[in-house]
Amino acid sequence: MQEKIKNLIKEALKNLEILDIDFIVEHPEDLKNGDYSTNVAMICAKKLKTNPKDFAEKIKIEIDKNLPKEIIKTEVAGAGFINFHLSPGFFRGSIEEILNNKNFSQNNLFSGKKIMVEYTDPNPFKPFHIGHLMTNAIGESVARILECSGATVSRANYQGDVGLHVAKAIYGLLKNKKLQDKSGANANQAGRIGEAYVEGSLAYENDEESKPASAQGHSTLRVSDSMSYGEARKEIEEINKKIYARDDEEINKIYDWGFRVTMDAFEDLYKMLGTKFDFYFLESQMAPIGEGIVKDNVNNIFEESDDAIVFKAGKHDPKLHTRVFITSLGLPMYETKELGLAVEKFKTLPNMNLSIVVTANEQMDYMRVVAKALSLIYGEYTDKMKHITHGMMRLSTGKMSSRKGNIVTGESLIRDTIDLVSLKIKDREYDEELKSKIAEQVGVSAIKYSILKQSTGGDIAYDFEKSISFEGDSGPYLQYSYVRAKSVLEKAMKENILPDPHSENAPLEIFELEKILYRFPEVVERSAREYEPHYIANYLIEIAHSFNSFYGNNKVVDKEDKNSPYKIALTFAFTFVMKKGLHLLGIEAPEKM
RNA sequence: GCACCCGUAGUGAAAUGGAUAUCAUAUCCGCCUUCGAAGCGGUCGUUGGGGGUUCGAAUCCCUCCGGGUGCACCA
Repeated sequence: MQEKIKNLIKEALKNLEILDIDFIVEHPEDLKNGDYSTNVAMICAKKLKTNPKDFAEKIKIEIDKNLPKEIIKTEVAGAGFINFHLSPGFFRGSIEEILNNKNFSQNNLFSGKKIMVEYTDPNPFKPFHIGHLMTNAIGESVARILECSGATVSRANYQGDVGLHVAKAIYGLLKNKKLQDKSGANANQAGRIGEAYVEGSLAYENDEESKPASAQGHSTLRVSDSMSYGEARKEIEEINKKIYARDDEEINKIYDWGFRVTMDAFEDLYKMLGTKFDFYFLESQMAPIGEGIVKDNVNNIFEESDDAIVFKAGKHDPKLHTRVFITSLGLPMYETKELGLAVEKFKTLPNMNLSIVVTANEQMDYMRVVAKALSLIYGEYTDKMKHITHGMMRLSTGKMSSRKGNIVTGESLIRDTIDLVSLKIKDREYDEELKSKIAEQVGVSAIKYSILKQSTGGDIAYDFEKSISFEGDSGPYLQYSYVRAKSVLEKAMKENILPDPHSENAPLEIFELEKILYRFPEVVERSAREYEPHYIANYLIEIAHSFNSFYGNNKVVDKEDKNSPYKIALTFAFTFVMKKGLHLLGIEAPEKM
């Protein structure tokens, strides 16, 4: 429809012998101003230095000459907008389209494209915190939106299976054998390993604070020097070496158990969150690949400095800074592994068109540097990399740090939210199995929606008391509207009234719901174009509100009402769009709640 | 210090350079003998300060103030 209107305007301009005008066609915020609106007259008037309102009238006359049947009238309003009002026939046709066209929601923005989306990235031996929950919710939703836009999407997860964090956790496990308890579910065991990690990190940091004063503040301090003080530090670094070397029986056993248990616990969470990964990349495997790339390009792109191998990105772009890729001890840094990962992805998925990585904002600058290095070495990848960053969960107590243990784990947040839902539905007459399924669906939706309702870049204020809402602008509100509509449809079936979208059965009044349901595919396309799920979230709130309002003012199922079959068809259309929209957010639509 | 991001009702957010800045929450007032009140209707209240560009600025530019993040051997 939007295209149709654009062409209509272009045709009118041609008749007026005006060329090369950039204008937009959009939905006015207020439905009073029509279904579509254009600023074309204001743009032209500026160029021709004439009065915009008069000029709008002139264009309107041209447009009206060949008005298609979907447009019932046009009008000039405001500062010179031309508004288009769609006909009842169009709206009724759109309801029929929603019911009959299985591909209604789709667009072809990415058709034929192979895309990999990397997201979540929790590290084994460390807790899965709410930051990971955020990355997961956004990544999964973006993946689904791209799929709906024609892409073939692979989901990837990148995990740090080696490094100091593992050594810290194992240190904690060795010091406090109780934490090696292998009873209970994966989540319980993983929880204890998380505690061990916190213990290990604290021991490590306390040692750092007890450094001799003479050593503090020396910027030239080498890692090797730090080995000389602090028992815990020393031990942890010993453990770290043994993990790499795999030459210690006891540590190997703990490592293998801890790796499996934490990874399995993550897997349980992914299942609950509705994510299934196609590829897992491990940091230990990316390290040699990255090292190879760096070493092949020393003196070319990378250079030696203070015994380390660095990349002076500032030489290529003044906004970027220098970063170490290989330490003075010859160990590969995160940047090097990231470089290896980027290249490995293109090998894993040949002919990939786009490689997307979702992380928190803090990684933006590192990733820019890595991307710069990558594009200097592999120019062909430059336009195929996309980094999506999101804000963090702001806690009233300050920044969360898994090292300090002042975090809300993703697992505990999900559990607490589900408990809250369980409490709410405990008196419903459903069997226990259904109740726990509903609690899970609604709980996860509350969390995911609170993340996806706002634009991706911003932080989310996280308040223990009232962060997760079940009312108003919330996931459960969407689900509730869906369930309510389903229940109406069930009643219609019992009373044997069949849906019928044809206009002859429709009431004269056009409901607001009809005026916005047809916009769904446009919203999905915009979400895909901008990699922004929140447009869909906001849109779903709009249609849910419209439906609830329609529901409140109309009796849908009514044998006496000849319009009832049409209203039932409209309710059907609402459930179709809502279910699909929830799916795109990674949220399930329950049948009952 | 340098770079990047951000500042919208009491609170949390939305807005493709467009029309009377939109939602939710909190407050207050109504509505369950019509199909699910996790709902509906009403009430209250907003673009950090100052310049500039524009027919038109929350949005673009400059500046000041305030916050966040990142800047050499962690990931």
